[in-house]
Amino acid sequence: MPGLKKILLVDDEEDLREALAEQLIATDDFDVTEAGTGAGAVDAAKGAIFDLVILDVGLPDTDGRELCKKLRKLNVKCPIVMLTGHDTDADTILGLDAGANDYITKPFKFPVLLARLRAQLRTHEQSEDAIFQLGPYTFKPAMKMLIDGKDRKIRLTEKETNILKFLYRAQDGVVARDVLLHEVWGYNAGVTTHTLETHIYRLRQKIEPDPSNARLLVTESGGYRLVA
Amino acid sequence: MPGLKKILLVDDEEDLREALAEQLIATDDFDVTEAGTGAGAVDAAKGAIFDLVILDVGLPDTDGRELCKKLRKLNVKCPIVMLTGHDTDADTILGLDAGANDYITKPFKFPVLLARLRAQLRTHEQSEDAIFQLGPYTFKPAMKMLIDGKDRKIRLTEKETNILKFLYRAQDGVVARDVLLHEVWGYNAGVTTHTLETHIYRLRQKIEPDPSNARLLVTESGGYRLVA
DNA sequence: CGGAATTGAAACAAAGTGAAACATAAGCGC
DNA sequence: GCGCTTATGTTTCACTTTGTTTCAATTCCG
Repeated sequence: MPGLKKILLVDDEEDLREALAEQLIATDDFDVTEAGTGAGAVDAAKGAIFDLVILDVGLPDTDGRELCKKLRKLNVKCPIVMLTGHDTDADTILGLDAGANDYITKPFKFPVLLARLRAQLRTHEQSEDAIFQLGPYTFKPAMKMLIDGKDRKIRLTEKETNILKFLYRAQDGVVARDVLLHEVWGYNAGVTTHTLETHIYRLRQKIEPDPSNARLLVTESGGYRLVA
Repeated sequence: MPGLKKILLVDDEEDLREALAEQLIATDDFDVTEAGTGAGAVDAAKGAIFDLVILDVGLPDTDGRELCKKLRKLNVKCPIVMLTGHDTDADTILGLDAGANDYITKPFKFPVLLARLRAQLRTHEQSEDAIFQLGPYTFKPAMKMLIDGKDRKIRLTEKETNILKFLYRAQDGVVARDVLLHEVWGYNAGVTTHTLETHIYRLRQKIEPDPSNARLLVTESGGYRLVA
């Protein structure tokens, strides 16, 4: 399943571990691998790349902090979240300085754990730039250009890029003029309605084979629409 | 001063804020900028690039979570740590989901805060001998050069290196001209805005396969951006 | 010292943007 | 259909932003 975040869950208390694993899996956001020992965790980390590690510090064969350092040495770059029953400040500091990204004290509410996991995952997320198929073109908003079948590039201005982006987002639907104005020019736009038309015109000159007979960026009453 | 981490400290209670700022500065690890209002924080974030933001949620003019979202929209990519007196689970979850990276409940011990700050900074760290992947190049700021796939080296000048470093630090975000000027040339830059453009131009000549059609170092309205 | 690299500024060129003016098309009541 | 009004298309202009070239001053280095 794509989109599922791979989590390595390390906890020696089997009952608690499995209960937590079930809860995580039930969210349909995670693919959970379990380990009951530090050695098992190391093996798992060597055998796969995880998006996040949840680590209970009360392991029998290895101290949680040592395991954390060991994982870091093994080039584990993903966030490591420590779970613990200890609640002294010293523990927290040592845990974090061992390379953990967050430190959560038991007992905790599951939704809070989830929120902290999301926060960690968010920061390690790669924002890959989307690429859209747009009629005969490939649309790359990040580089502000369209690429046609013959690999020819059409450079777009910023406004043009934004207009296309919002029209594309509306799928096959009509986007009203004032909506487009708000989205592209901002909420207190000091621009005339004619400005939008000018830009639509220039866009058509660039992207329509026959600009005076638009078939890609068509006019609908009240707004415009991209034809898929 | 090199090596100092730039922290934006936002808190409306002046006494507490200044006390905390002093403690942070006393560690000799941080360069602290203070803001007493949400508006002030936004201004500060627009004018410079910080390594971390500490955010008290009890601001007078803006809700802390709203401010957090606003900062994220402004392309603030650095860790945001929320401080708060509230301790309900719901608060924690909302705070984290607003885009915060950590959520610390008052009262807290300063060493614990420090440990959590270090943990956040560590994950976003750029060590001095860091090596970045930058489009088709390997970027080694320390030796001021780019290395391409054929192991050919491109020597960069100091300004060019700094420009790339700050653009890289903004991840995929746009860096405004004046921010870049401040970061590269210093706060009372006696340089013209044209100077920046000249340097960008020369940089493109070096790093872009087709310099007149930039795809790596692209222009966005108001600034520049590195395309991953 | 002499030459090359680096830097900043000036002058000019090109592109992007918004508005105005005008043209055409579409809707609507009669 | 007719004439009116409105919506949209087209052209052009003024202004701003960004790109490019060139030059002089400075620094670095052998």
